[in-house]
Amino acid sequence: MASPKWLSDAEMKAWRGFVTTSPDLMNAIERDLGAFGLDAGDYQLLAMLSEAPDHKLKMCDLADTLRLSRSGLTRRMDGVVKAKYVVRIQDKDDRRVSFAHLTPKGYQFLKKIAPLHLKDVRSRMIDLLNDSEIKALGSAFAKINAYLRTTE
Amino acid sequence: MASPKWLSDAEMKAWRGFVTTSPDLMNAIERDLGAFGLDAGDYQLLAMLSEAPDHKLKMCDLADTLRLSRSGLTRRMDGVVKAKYVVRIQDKDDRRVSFAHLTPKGYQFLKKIAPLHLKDVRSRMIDLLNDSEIKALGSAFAKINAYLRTTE
DNA sequence: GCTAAGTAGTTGCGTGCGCAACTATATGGA
DNA sequence: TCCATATAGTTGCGCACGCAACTACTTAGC
Repeated sequence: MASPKWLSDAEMKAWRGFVTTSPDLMNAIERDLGAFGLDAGDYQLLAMLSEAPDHKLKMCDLADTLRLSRSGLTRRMDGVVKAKYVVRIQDKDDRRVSFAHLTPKGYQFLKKIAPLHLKDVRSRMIDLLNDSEIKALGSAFAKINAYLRTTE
Repeated sequence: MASPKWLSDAEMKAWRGFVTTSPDLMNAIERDLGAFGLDAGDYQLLAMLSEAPDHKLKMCDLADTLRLSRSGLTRRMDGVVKAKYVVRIQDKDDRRVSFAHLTPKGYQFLKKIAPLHLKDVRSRMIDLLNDSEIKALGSAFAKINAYLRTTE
């Protein structure tokens, strides 16, 4: 196969910007969360549970949405369970499956943190961008995600 | 402080898309590189060196551009040095500093891999997007990066 | 010139993660 | 029914990373 077309200036700017800035941004947000005594992974876990019906999710579904391996989730759960933010519940029908269930304490904690986190997300990203950039980011990531799903 | 405005649909789509899709994209590109026998971090390291004047960079500058701590870079260097893609060179003037210097072998290897990597970057991201999305991504990350720099 | 402070790079240690192996349970043929 | 296969979750292990401590060297202040 012939070597593909090299990136144009604009394409290079988009790609390089993505590769270099997105880890910086995530690290910054992670540090912000750390100031509230919370790990970024734990925040995502609590947030996903809070949005789920009945505040609970199957472990494997949770692992998928959090982009974690099963073992990774097991270990993450250990932390939030120990902090009493989440409990493990065995399913009655299928005794292989466990649910992660957000506790009232976990929910209260998340509700306290969420607006602070939101403020950081706004100041570090959303409020810096105009409407067309916001829309473009949304559609760009939607397209990329769709393509990733087709190729597994 | 009052709780800030919650995210609009478009803002949420941009933020969630970024948070969930960008690690997926990076993982996919990383797997692509793995098929060529190369770690993503190693690729970035070689790429940065290949673009530097004289194919060499000070360790600390390289660490900054690669978003690595100094210790992280030390360990990464161990790998590529062992593979003979890079050599360490002591500076004559300031004997504290070392340079990472791309070897001919490393440069040849990178030249072989680069078009394959480029093809993956195009198919997984760039070619999926239209011109306005490309431009918006570039400007968005530039703004985010500029803000990150002001706040350290 | 000499000491204090700063800087470059390496090493010890702890952490979070994925992969592979394992246990326990469920399901789909013969 | 019974066994092969699949699935959910946990554990062992190794790896890459950051932080803190360390060594080596340079620079600034006196």
